[in-house]
Amino acid sequence: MKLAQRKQKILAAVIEHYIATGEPIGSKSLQNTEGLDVSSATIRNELADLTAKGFLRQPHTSAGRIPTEYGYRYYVDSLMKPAVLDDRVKRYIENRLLSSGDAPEHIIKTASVIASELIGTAALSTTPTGDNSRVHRIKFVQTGRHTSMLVLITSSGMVKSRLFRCDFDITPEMLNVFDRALNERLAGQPLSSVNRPFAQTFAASFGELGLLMPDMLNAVMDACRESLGTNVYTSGSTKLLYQDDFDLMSARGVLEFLGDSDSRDKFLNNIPEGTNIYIGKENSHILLKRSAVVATRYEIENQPAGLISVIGSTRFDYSKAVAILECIAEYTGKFIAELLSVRQ
Amino acid sequence: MKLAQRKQKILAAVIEHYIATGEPIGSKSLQNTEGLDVSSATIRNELADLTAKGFLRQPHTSAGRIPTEYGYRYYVDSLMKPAVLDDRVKRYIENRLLSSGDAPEHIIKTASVIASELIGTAALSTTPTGDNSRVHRIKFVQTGRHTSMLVLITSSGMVKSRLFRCDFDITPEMLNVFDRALNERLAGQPLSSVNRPFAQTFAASFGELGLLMPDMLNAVMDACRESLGTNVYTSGSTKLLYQDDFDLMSARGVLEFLGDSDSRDKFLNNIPEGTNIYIGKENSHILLKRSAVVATRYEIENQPAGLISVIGSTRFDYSKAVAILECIAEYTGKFIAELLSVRQ
DNA sequence: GTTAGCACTCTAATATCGAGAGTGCTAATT
DNA sequence: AATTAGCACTCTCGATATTAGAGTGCTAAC
Repeated sequence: MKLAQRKQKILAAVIEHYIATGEPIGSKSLQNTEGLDVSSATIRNELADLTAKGFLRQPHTSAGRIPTEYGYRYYVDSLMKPAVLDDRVKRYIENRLLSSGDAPEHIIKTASVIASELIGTAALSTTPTGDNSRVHRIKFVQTGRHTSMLVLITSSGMVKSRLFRCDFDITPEMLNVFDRALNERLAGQPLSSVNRPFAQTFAASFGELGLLMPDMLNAVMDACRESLGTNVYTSGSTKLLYQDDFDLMSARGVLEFLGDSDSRDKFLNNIPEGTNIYIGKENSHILLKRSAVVATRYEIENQPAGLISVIGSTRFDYSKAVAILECIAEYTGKFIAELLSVRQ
Repeated sequence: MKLAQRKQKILAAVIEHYIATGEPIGSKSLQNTEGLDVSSATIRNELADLTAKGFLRQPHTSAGRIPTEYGYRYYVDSLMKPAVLDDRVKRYIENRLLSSGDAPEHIIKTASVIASELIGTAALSTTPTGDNSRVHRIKFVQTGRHTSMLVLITSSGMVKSRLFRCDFDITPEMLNVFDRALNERLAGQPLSSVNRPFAQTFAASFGELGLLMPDMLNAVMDACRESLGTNVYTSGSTKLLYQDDFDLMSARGVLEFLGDSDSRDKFLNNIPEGTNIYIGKENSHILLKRSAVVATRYEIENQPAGLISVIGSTRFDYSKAVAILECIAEYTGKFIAELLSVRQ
């Protein structure tokens, strides 16, 4: 729906006032809006119309207006001016991410910490998906008579290690055999192909020797599965309890959502590339129906990878959140790419 | 202070009623207490006395009595009968811990999950302290041109891995030199001795070659430091928000405490062996002044190791919590000991 | 030391009231 | 046709009053 200029201006003013203060606003206060030189009666008419169209609502008959979720949606799509980030903020983000260490995981964890700090609500970040990754190399390190560590190096340069234990004494020769056979068979294969059927046929092809392999193969499968899946980092979730426009039930809902890794990961996996905003009922998950999510996918060498995301009540400074998330996402993707490229 | 039999009985009845219902109780309802055959007036006198002595208090003049923290303390020390755990609960705990995987970390994580489930509040568990651990063996695995993984095996059988990156090309010969030199120098040394002074003298003793070592030595120090420090797992912290006798402020306080790893770890490290109960102001940390902590240290081969702990409001089923925690601690210690012994 | 009786206190729930904010509608104006 | 002034109306919020009920502390008798 296209709105007349003046209606847009009034709608934006109401929403921005509400985002800033959390209070409804009425026709009289709106007269102070820059560039709006009409009487309060005229504004009242416009407000009534915007309310009838579903953009605004009144908490009760004689309060001012506040946005509906539909109103927020229109604002986010058509009215909102992208916030311009202060240079100091940009440098702050850059520095924090740069000084967070040598592992991609650390950068990504830091990303969620600063998103939470700067936007003032709960934040999430995820490691890149390993969908396209392949096995590069698998190595073994013996760590005890019955235990050994497996090191998986993927084509994208990620490294995962995994302990496993056998009931028999492990010998260097045995590990050598495992090493040669596994790498011959798996090098260059997609991580997703390292599954149970593979393990069974692989072990079977070794006859008697294959009987010694299950523990080792389980470790390989685990490592591949974990490299495929994304890790999720959460920060500042207690901040939700301090948002006064968030009733306790909604805050609980979000906290529960964050704690339930299954539905959380499912939700996150369905978020497409770029910057996405989900307001209230637009969220597919029931525990988020009263919240808003802003999520940006960062890219590694132009490939959509993991997410940086914040979550809070629908009363949200969307413009600021988008600007900060996009800045964090940009640096995160860039720094991880640099890290991985030197690893090759 | 020693209390007369009847006073003890009344005190216990008040506390147990309050723990069970969260409601104050008055002289009349107390007449129904098993084995207490006196009039309500007599009970009133006793209550007045217990209140004067500081064991009980009234939320307001005309409400019944509820325990003070001092009352809880007396109850916990002298009145509380240890709860007897149902066999099915014991088996449940055993099974959950047994089926949680091959790594000590997984057992310990599961321990906090079931503590939280069974006791219905937030739970914490920590991995064993590595205070007495020594370096057993250090190994290297090359993972890229510029990166390598270091694997640290401690005397207690714990394994930690760590990635590091150098600015120069890593060669197998170089790793061999590192490997031999490090193990020669560090095998059998306490983890705590692997610190910066050590790294400096070590690198210096290699002259020119030592200039290539800093990245590698940092990784070694990191791995040792991490093995020394304990990991902390938290479960069910959102349960705090559902405890109706916990005002929002206190719940927030505890959540904040749990999120601040520095003060949390400091607090946990100071908890001695055995089972400990801290009620309200007895807690050294200000954010816990309105909460209660029950913590049991599990033992590995008769050595005090990590903690299993629950945290909630001072209205707490202490008896049940102690029984469950001690059961979990027993199995946790036992299973980890088994795991480590076969690793040698 | 124990008990019955009773006046007293305090809370929590409910009702009543007035001020204030903001509205929608009507009629007049541009 | 759009805008505006004016006004009666509605609803919330906070303050105040009222009442029922629970539980007490105290006194005097047992």
